[in-house]
Amino acid sequence: MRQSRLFTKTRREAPRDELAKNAQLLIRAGYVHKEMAGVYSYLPLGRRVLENIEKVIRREMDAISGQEIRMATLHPSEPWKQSGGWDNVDVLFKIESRTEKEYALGQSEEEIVTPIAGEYAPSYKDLPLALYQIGQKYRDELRAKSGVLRGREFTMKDMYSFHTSQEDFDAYYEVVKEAYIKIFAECGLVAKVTEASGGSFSEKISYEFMVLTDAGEDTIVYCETCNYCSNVEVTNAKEGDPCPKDGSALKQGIASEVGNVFDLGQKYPKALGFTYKDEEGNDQYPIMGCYGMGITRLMGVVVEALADEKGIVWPESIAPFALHLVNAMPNDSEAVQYADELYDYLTARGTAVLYDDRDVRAGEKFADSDLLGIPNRLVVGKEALAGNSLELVNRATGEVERYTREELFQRYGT
RNA sequence: CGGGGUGUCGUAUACCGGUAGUACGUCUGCUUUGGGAGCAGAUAGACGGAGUUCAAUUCUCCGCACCCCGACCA
Repeated sequence: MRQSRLFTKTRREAPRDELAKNAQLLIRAGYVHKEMAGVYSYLPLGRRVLENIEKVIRREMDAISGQEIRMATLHPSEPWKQSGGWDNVDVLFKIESRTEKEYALGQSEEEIVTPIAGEYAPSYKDLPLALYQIGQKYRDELRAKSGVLRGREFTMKDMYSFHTSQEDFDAYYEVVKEAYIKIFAECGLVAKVTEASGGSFSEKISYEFMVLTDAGEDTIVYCETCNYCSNVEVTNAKEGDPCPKDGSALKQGIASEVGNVFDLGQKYPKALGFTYKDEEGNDQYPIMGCYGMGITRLMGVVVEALADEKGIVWPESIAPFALHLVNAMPNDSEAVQYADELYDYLTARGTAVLYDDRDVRAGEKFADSDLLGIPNRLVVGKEALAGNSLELVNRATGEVERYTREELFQRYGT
């Protein structure tokens, strides 16, 4: 993409009504546009990041036998009344049509997915079954906060699994956990798995995937020598207390929940009438689990966790572009031709390149480049023209490598 | 939902009970061109309503919006 045609522009200053680092940087760099408290639109750059996160998630969910579907977000009220959610889920947005028919906006999809699964899984032979989707969620939060981290509309991956036994569910939970850890690692984050309360959602314990960041809204204690980690809401432990697993002193920190898993038991199958026939021909309710992962929140947490004083720093896997090609001499026709050729060559071979071909000074381009956070910056300048030496700057480390055009084509051209 | 705060050109800010100023942006022209250029000119603004007052962007009240703390958090 030629930056001269990118309709969003960077801003020197953050809007005064955003204090959260993620919102400040995402708005300054033109990734998102705020609509109202807790609701953002995603512009070309932001949309590309979301799409890349989704790609990583799809790959891992597909690898553990998840089948992707796309459920309605405008929900009938009936299943919500059957499950009890209509009166008990306080974040549920309820709407009434002009003919006074009642609807809900999806804030989670148990009420929708359970009847769907039930329709197509009448036999124990159809189980286990895992269905997931990536889509918008709506929650009537009393207070939206922290930029994209807690909104009233957001994008989430939600998966639901159905099993014939608790053992089968427990085993699948472990599989999902590994997939989650992999996804977060690919996004440049270290996620800790904590025990937490199930809230009003489930009587049973739940698991949360937490990333340490001051922008979070949970306090966790964790052990640095083993993998023990817990939300303080269930342990009452604090900094320095002995780890229950290996006895070493616990650390305490603020973290953001980027994923969770709930053991739902048979609540929804019972409420919504999902039974299957077992080997003896008897009706049984499946064990159900759900697995959430906030995609827009994940994007915000990556910004919070990896950004530096100059701007955003994306990991390669989810960056909006792989390369930021910057022509530092836009008024030199030789440089323009050289950069144009690089851009054409690289894009023709599938490299995602943002090409700063704008007629502005180099300093402004570099400042913008730092703010945008594309992992590698390729600079066309005097050296490139004179000695066929291109500067490749790593955004995260600042390290500079020099490539000839031929070497660069080898690295990116295949 | 309780508490606190803030609303001024597109953005960030200043001042003020009496003519709203600056910077960035945008537009025009000239110069400049590897770390957010310079000069000249132009563009564009007081959240809404009520009240006090000769006069309100400024003071008061109500509403709305946004931010922060708390509560809440499928």
